Amino acid sequence: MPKRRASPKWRSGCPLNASVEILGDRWSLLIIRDMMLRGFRSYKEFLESYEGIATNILADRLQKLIAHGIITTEPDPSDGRKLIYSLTAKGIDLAPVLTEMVLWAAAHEETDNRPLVLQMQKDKEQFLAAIRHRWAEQTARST
Amino acid sequence: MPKRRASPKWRSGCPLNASVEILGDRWSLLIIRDMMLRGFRSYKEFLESYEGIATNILADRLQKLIAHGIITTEPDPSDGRKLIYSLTAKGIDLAPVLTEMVLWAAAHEETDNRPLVLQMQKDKEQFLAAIRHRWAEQTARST
DNA sequence: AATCTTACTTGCGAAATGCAAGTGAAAATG
DNA sequence: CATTTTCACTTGCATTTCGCAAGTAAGATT
Repeated sequence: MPKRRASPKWRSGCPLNASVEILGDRWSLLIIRDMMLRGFRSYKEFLESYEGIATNILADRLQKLIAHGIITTEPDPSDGRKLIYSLTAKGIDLAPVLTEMVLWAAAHEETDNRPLVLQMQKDKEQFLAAIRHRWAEQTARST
Repeated sequence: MPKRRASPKWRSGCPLNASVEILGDRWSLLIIRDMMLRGFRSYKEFLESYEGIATNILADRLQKLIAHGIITTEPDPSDGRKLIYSLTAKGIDLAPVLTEMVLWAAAHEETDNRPLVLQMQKDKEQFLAAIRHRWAEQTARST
């Protein structure tokens, strides 16, 4: 495994600042959501997701997520044009962050996807366990 | 209370998307951190915080946080030039989001402020309870 | 062989960011 | 009580990022 200690110089040592520098934009967490909750694994799927990310922005965000060790790629054995994007352990560890952000918005804004929210509210820990379980299965399969 | 249904048109109805549209930039959550964890309440304090936000960006973010109902202002009775910024209930409800972002970065990046992180890890719920308690006290006092 | 998909890249105008230098009102100072 | 500071911002301007439209190259399909 390559060590990445190139220019990870944060504006400050505060852990929240690190998170914000890595994830603080309007798209990165949505890509992670699509992978974590909807099982998206290809460029085309991300491109066609609800919010309509521009193709150059998508390419840029994917590169940054790879650089930060949040996702990885592997060639699709069944189609040489495709790449399969997967969440790393570091990436799946963002599940609690996503969950809290969903719960906050659901509580304070008018949003959709009630079933998801109710599931999170009913038993947060088992919801997170289910996400981690699905990820572990997929990861085991692809190794 | 004024109704705010002016242009809250999100890119999608997904609650995560709403959160990302409100909080997805490099500064908003740091301002909230300063208020929630460090007790900052004035413009000058935010300006002089670790990461060095530019004054025009700070003014812009404060306006947006007010517009989203996350913070409020009141004049300082002891100094006519000052405004006192406070978190609303909606703002203090971001505590779990901040906490998870701190824990994630602390687990996966090299960051400082170990004491804070250890406290969060040791008992997350009581940490959150303490934050809410401090907020309730301050809010009661200023009303 | 021709066409279609997939995962991008390129160009370019518009918007956001960052820095430095104001501004105006209120408070502190001599 | 005139002058200087402090405070909470604005304004200007150069740089960076964003977003849309239009390519492009390699692999798959027909």
